[in-house]
Amino acid sequence: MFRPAKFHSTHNREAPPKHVDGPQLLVVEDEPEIRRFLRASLGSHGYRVVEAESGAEALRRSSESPPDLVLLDLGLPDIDGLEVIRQMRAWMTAPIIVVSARGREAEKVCALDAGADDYLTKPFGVEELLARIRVALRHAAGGTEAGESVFAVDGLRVDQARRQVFVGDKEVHLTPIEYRLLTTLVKHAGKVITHRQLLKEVWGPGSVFETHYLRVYMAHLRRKIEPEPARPRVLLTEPGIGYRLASD
Amino acid sequence: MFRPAKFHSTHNREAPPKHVDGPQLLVVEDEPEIRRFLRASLGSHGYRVVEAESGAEALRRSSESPPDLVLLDLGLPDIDGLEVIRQMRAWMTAPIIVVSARGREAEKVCALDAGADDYLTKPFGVEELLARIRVALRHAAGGTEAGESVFAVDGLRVDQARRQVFVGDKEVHLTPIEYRLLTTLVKHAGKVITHRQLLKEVWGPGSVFETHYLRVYMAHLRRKIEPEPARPRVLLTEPGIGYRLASD
DNA sequence: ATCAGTTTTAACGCAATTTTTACGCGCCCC
DNA sequence: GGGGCGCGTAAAAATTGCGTTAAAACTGAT
Repeated sequence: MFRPAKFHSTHNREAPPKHVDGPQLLVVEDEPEIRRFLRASLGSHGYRVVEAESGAEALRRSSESPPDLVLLDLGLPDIDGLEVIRQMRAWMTAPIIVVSARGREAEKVCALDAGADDYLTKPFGVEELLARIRVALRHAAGGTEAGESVFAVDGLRVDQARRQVFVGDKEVHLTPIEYRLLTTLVKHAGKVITHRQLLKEVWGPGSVFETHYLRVYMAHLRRKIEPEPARPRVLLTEPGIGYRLASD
Repeated sequence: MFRPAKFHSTHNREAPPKHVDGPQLLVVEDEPEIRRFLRASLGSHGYRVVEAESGAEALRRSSESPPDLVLLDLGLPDIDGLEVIRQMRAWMTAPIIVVSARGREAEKVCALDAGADDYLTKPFGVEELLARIRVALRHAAGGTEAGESVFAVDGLRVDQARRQVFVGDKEVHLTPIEYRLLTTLVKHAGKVITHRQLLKEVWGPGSVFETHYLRVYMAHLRRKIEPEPARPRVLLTEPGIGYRLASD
């Protein structure tokens, strides 16, 4: 199979990936054939593959552009594999999957205790490798705070993941209903929400006609959130219709 | 709650360590010899071992007292192992390590994709099993950091690796439930955890409505941890929602 | 069987929240 | 000018949820 050396995008001719910028994998492996094999298998499954053929290069590459996962062969020419794990763990939290020809149990234990997340003995099946990569990435995704769902306007900040609301840099405490009312407005920020809609989403469909709830709770919110509750800048009234949250 | 006579006291006979306070492992395995072997190996390393010899029993046991980790043999007499994984994953986040005699690659892939975190093929070495258990528990503790997973705020220090809790520089003793409640809060430090979520993770999915458990145990924890239990600085109440552990 | 440590259950006073009620203001239209 | 009407504000009343304590039931070890 002809492959111009200067192209690192090797998967143009093979099964084209769906996500061109999927997770980035750093493959650390000194044997060229295995490297090429991995490059092809992983690339065709949508992973971006970065390669390194020595421990030193692995450390350099990983600090240049932090990978989402490391596939590490322990039998490297220069540095001991365990040392590579330790060095990476010193600053990196991405999962490390060790791939090794030697299957000695003591070695597995050392690698795992040094900070590796999995250990695969050659020869292994590609499907298994892919499955274990999925597991590792699943862990990593769960561990880090994935969705930053913070809304901010004009001194108001709503952090939905933490369920916290700040005005300026002071936290303000909201009761359950106050919070739900505010987040409902945030969800449709900039757009008008009718009384009916708000009541249905916050109090439930049984209270669609209790419009006075809205008045008293909007007053509560404005007192806690607006710098000058009498002249609302964020929680706006649309007379006869409903309310609207200002957005930048 | 009925309890068949034959389960009366299967594991009282051997008397492993005196203070068995470590993480609770659920061992699901139908062959008695392997079960005894695992019980001995794991028990002598400080793990509390709970056993189940069928899929149904495994699901029951795990929802009665949620384990910190599950060791699951796929070849069970009643339910398919994959189904057990799926059922557990429906509510549980604790790691699941599959241990199986059959090493077919497709089976590994299915198990891992169904939600298992690792897959070990028999026969395996105890040391490797122990190492993989450590890896899984390290993940569950939150940080992927190789270093100690210790959490600290405001005079409170929680060392999950050693299962020790300090206030100032004095260690405080926590009962199993108190400790589990605290570590669950630690795992989501800074974020609000709902009553449901806490009850599910600490008492199991059968107790999601027993919110009074939370009140009495939060009182216990505060008395042991807060300098001034009446004015909590670390264990915060989010009225109507749940609780939150202060971070930073 | 007994005992200490732990978990579950029950009860009660208090605090926070929600709901209800009341009143004042500006506006438009008769 | 007066009477609805929609809106904002305030405060009382009702409800719910929370913290606390103590006793009862349970568990595992001696």
